[in-house]
Amino acid sequence: MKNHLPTIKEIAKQLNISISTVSRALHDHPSIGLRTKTRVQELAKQLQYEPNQTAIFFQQGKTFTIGVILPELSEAFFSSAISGIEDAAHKSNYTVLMGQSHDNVEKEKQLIDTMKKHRVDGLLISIAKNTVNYEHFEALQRYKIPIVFFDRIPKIPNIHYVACNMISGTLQAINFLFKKGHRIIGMINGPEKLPATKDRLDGYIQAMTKSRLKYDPALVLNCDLTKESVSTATEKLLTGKRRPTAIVTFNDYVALDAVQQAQKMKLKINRDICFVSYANLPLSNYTAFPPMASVEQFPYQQGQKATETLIELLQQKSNEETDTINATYYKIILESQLVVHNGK
Amino acid sequence: MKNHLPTIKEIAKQLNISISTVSRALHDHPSIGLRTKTRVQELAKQLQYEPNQTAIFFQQGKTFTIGVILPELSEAFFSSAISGIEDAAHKSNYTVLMGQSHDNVEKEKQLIDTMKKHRVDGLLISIAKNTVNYEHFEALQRYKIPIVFFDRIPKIPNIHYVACNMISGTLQAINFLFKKGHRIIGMINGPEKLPATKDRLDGYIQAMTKSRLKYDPALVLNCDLTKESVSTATEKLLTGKRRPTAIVTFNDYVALDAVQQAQKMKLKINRDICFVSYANLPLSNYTAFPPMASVEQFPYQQGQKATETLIELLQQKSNEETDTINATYYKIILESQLVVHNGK
DNA sequence: TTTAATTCCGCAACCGTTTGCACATCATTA
DNA sequence: TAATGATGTGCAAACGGTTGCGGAATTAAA
Repeated sequence: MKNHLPTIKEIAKQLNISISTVSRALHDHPSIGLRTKTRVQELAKQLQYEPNQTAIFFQQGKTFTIGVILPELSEAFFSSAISGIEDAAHKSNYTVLMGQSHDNVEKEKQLIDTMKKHRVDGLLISIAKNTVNYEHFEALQRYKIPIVFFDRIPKIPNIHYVACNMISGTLQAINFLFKKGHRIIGMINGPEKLPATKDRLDGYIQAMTKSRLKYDPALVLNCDLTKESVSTATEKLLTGKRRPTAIVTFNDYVALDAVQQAQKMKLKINRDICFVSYANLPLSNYTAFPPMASVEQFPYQQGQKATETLIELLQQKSNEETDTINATYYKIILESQLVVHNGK
Repeated sequence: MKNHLPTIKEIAKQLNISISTVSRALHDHPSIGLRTKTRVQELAKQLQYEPNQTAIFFQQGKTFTIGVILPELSEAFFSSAISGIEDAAHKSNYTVLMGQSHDNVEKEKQLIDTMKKHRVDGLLISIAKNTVNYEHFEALQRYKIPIVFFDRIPKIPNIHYVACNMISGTLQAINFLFKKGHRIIGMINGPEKLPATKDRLDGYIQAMTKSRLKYDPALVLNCDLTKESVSTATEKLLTGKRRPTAIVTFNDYVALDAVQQAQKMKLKINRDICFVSYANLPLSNYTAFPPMASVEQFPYQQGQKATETLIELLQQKSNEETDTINATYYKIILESQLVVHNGK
């Protein structure tokens, strides 16, 4: 008594018709008569028949699964993003195979390998902060697995990506501070290799020059996002020749650590020193000194958009009878928005 | 030029041997001669052959995938838990198919359906906060997909689960407060239907009676975890006949909202009113008034343990030639631990 | 009544891999 | 020389479903 699950074969046998007829009947194929169609469908329901997806995946060479590789789910940005991804994927009947790189390049490679093995239809990636080598991505070309990058984008040409306009976000942030009267504005930026870091810097430079403030490189420091490096950078800025009255930080986590460092130095937050940052985490509502404002990057929407883009690519691919490699790459930039926190 | 990926069939053809020989050679099967074995393996490497997993999944009736359904990844507890799950799964060469229920029962059902369709080998579930009907879980029996529940456990018999000992955690919490001199201790508990709520209550009652404080039901209120219900409960407690000097809250998020409400009522935190809670979120470090102590529930370890348990079940299943239904159910309880925050 | 058109259904190949079994080859032993 | 044993390979079925094509059965038209 194997008690195994019902298959079309069994339905066929019980009804004394062929397997192919059953298959077609279940798909409402026009060439099947109404009588047999209903007979099949009723028996199927009665037996609680459900097609074996693994067989279908195999047969169709398609898994209806998209892989997601991102650095760290405990960061609010990514957990929001994945909600957007999930929702968009499910809407088109895709499921999500997930993996965290924990910002570790080796792990990232492994994950890509697993995803490849599992024959995901497509991949959504936000790269680890110190990924500089991109061969492991290119290996996927062979398998024709399209990739859409989001948020953390590698700097290579000919890729699809979805990101947030950090330049304009930075402009907004600096303008906000300028209007509040700040003239010496520092920046604690992210890891040097991250394109996001460069964008913020570009925005910073643009904004400063536009406001006729001179760009002073001494006011911009990088950090690697660890608490220690943030503390170091903060201290350096606040003890420098030109002490800034406001600091723009790479993200809210950096802001929180910087605030702690500033407090350690007996500075009064929002009087001696103000912070503006990126991300707009929900936890900001609960912290003692949230940044005055944050550049919202709409992670949910980014995830959603990236997923929609990927699915579009997948559909293009299946429509492409002829191998017309239409080499248009999606480069989607969502606008960011400065959110001023309702501090007094 | 189909340019499709290499298969064992091609290797076989090029080497003029049979498919089965190739397959066995690649698996180091003892009955294949050394000569052919190396010939095959070398050609495989040269062609960058990789087995088509979808075919293997199909053939073996096994996907090496475990499904995870949890309420909300943006909650730190769950994002930690999933890291534990992922790590444990990868260690045994399983991958993770993930879905969030967002505490919505309908969504939970859908997810189970998707997981079932994808033929995950097993399932890890933390149920939605208002799931009261458990039929959708039982439907999986038919597919012989084992489930291990974690953290949020349905109250039905004959299930596997991993959870944290909330009773002892609550005992620790109340004892801590008692030693600090508190005698009137309130509790803002969770949704009534959640077993976790009952555990906390049981612990509360035990601790109060052990400390020879009378159990006063008026001091224990439930909430549904929304900000509003927390505010209401907090207000009610703090304006009641016997105003507590300390409140134990269902988790850190509840604590944060309760703190805000207390502040609104012009009470001074840690003087007029103290909070102790569960979870020990990292954000506690940054908040203005973190709870004095939190009951750490070790989400990473819970996830890890749940995964290991599930994988063990899967291996049992495959070893079970004879259908000896050994009806032992894993009920694993991890100890919790009170963590006192380094407030002054 | 014969022919043509239409409707409905089955045969069989295919997707890539694993594996039980039979078989061929060669060396060893009686 | 024949029987036995080891060693190395191949055949073919199986996993569950989809689909192109051919053809039987029925109906409509000539």
